[in-house]
Amino acid sequence: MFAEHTSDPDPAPGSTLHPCKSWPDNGRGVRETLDRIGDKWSVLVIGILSQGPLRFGTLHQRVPGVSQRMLTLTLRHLERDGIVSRTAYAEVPPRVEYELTPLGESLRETVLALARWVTDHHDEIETARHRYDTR
Amino acid sequence: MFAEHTSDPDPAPGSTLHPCKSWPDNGRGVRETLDRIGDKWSVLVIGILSQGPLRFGTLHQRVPGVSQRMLTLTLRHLERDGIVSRTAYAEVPPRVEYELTPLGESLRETVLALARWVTDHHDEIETARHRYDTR
DNA sequence: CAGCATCCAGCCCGATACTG
DNA sequence: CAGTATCGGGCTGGATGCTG
Repeated sequence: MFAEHTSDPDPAPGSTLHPCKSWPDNGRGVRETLDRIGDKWSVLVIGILSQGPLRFGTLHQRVPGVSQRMLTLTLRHLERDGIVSRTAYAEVPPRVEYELTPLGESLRETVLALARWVTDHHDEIETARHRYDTR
Repeated sequence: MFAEHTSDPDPAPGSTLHPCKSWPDNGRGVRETLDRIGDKWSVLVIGILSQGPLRFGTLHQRVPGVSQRMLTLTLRHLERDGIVSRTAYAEVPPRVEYELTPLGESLRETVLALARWVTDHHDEIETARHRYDTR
């Protein structure tokens, strides 16, 4: 559509051994989904829910920075995408439980790997930032 | 600090077998780093750069939706975090190459796994969205 | 308890124009 | 070629108040 680079003599030495030179769909669909995963709270929520079903309030406590509004929105989005399921129990004090769907389960390992990487390398990144800022 | 839930009798049946009940640092540091990974373009850029070093213009073509401004900002952020390195060659037409640092390399598999998940499950998500919207 | 509605500040990010 | 500078609209996301 756009960015149809005609000649591409970019040197990029010794590594054309890859599944995708650029992104398959020019970021059309990938972007939309990535925006959901990559939004401010989804990864955290999925990470917590990967431990098992939780009700709204508990979730709210477990993801401390999140506001009620954003937790609601995040859950709605994830629900829409089929990543979490919502179950409301008709009881005297209303109770609602959220849990990962099978689709969400398939994201588990990836998200946990990401979370692990972030915590593992947090110090390195802090150091790099400091070096960059004071250079 | 906040959200110090006193009693937590949440049922969450049969799965307390996990490394972290909630996020280790209450999202303090994790959030900052996650915001970098999770921002609009980082994952795409890292994915492309995982194929080898590239110069600015080529990168700009390979990540089609991105504007020049956002590509610059994304690269600066990733550089600051020590995930990509920038090398400028003093030549007649300026040439600048970006490539993953060792730290960036360590993110490779995780990011590619995420990208793979997104493309693999794109259809399922589309379907789920449609069902949700028309229900 | 769970959550929607409203208001509003701040930033994200694209478009455009200009520089070394 | 590889940026920087500036402007402005739209969306993100927090605070607050109200409902079932």
